[in-house]
Formats: sequence, C-alpha cells, structure tokens
Amino acid sequence: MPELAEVEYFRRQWDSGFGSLVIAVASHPKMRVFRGTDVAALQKALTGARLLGSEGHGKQMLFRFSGGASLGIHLGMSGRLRAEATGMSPGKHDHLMLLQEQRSLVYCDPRMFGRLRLAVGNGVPEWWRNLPPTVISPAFTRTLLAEQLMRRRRSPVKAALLDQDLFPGVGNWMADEIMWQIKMHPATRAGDLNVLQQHDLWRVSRRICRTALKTIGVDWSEPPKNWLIHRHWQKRGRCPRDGTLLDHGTIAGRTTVWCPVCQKGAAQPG
DNA sequence: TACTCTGTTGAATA
DNA sequence: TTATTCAACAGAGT
Repeated sequence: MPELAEVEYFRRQWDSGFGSLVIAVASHPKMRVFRGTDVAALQKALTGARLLGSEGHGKQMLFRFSGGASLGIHLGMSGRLRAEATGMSPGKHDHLMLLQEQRSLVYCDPRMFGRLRLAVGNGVPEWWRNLPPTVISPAFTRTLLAEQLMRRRRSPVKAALLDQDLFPGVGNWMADEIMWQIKMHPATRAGDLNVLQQHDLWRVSRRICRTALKTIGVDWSEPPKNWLIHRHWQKRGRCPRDGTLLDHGTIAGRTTVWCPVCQKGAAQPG
C-alpha cells in the first residue's frame, strides 16, 4: 500500500504521541523487519524517552526521541502505523508497540518487507543524510531530471519513476498515474523524451505528488475523480479520458496499466 | 491449488 | 564494466 502520500498518512498516525513518554516497548524481536538492528538496544534507547516529532522523506520516516535516539521506519509492501487505546496486546503482525500512558503506537507489517532501524546519539543518523531532493522541492529541477533521464536513457521511463534516488516516494500506482496523465506509453525509453515531454514529466509528477499529499496524505480522502488510480486495479478498467479498455503488462518488473489509445506511440514492452 | 500483489536487494544477465 | 532484469523475501487475498 504505502507510497509517498500513504506513508505521510501513516506517519501522522503517531502524532498524538508527540510530547509523551514511552513507558515500555513491546516487540517481536526475531522478525525480519528488525534485520540489521539491535532490538535490545532499540528497546533500551526508547524506553523512558519522550517522542519529540517526526519527519518524512519519500517512503522513509524518522521519529525523534529525547536523549538523541531516532527510529527509522520504512513500511515496505504491507506496513502500517496506528495509535491504539492502551491495554491492547500485540497482534500477530504488530512487530513493535511503543506504550505510552494514553495510547500505544503500533507498527504492523504482515509481509515484513518493511524495516525498522535505530540511531543513537545527537546528530543526523547516517541513513538520514544525503537524501535525494523530494519531487516537490525546489531542488528537483528540470535540469536535474533531464540529466538523470539521460543517464538512464536506455531504460523505460517507468523504471526511472520507480527509482527512489530520482523520484523518492513514487511507487507503482503513482508511476502509472504520471505516465497516464502525460499521455506517454510507460515503456518509452528515458532517452527518447524531447524537451517538451521532459517538461511534462517534471510538471505532472510534481502536481500528482502535491495533490496526493493533500488528499490521501492528510485523511486518506480520494484524489480527483478523473485520475487513473480509481480504475487501476479493476479487472476490466476503462480509461477515464476516452473509455478505452485499459491494457496491462509487466514493465520494469512491475504490473503496469496504461491506455492503448492515449498512451500509444512508444516502443512496446519486451 | 496456483497465482496475484502499491517494495527493495543483491545476483544474474546483456 | 555498466546497466538492466530477475528471484527472493512472507503472508493474505482471489
């Protein structure tokens, strides 16, 4: 589920815990989500610490605690965050629970492709430094995009959209949404875009990120009715623009949906 | 039963 | 060597 806006929504689910102490930490310490992380150290660092705030960057999140500890969370394919009333015991997939006086902050992840990590001491964690510019930031310039498209000139544009170093936070549905809104076949080679197409990609990807953050990211409300996302997982979905039966296939290793009429003109996959 | 999946990684391949 | 594709991870839903 979680792409840019979904991650932002889940990050806010822990806002109610800001300013409160973590009384105890419950975990499933042997689960895959803790790979590479010392769970005992994590429990020790967070127990008795106060949750100060959080930041998001693409699909990554950082939660800051008093005493200098930072908890990094990536939701993977099926991770979620929620706040529960106190007294709940962890469910099968609730791999980390931060117990506070008024609530419990829960990380749940059935498939465990997500990841939890800890940094202690003051300063920015090593894994939170040198992050690429977010799509909606001023540093995400047309020039930067053009350079990166040229570097990956032989790969499909869809693969470039899924590259977290270039479009942090963009995932499968957002990539398909962007390609559909700019009316370009997702298998188009990155190096084949002319200047106008590059500009379209830049402008539309920023607009889609902003709009998704304002809807899904705030309260899980629906993005605009005419977006492709609403037809994306329908078995026989039709293009919101022209009603054509949507085509689907695997591009850049991922399920991809596109309209064969308004997104034609590029090389076919395979 | 068999096949799907909104993600990332490291190995295999071109 | 460099860039891209693929299999693996693990569980739930169809």
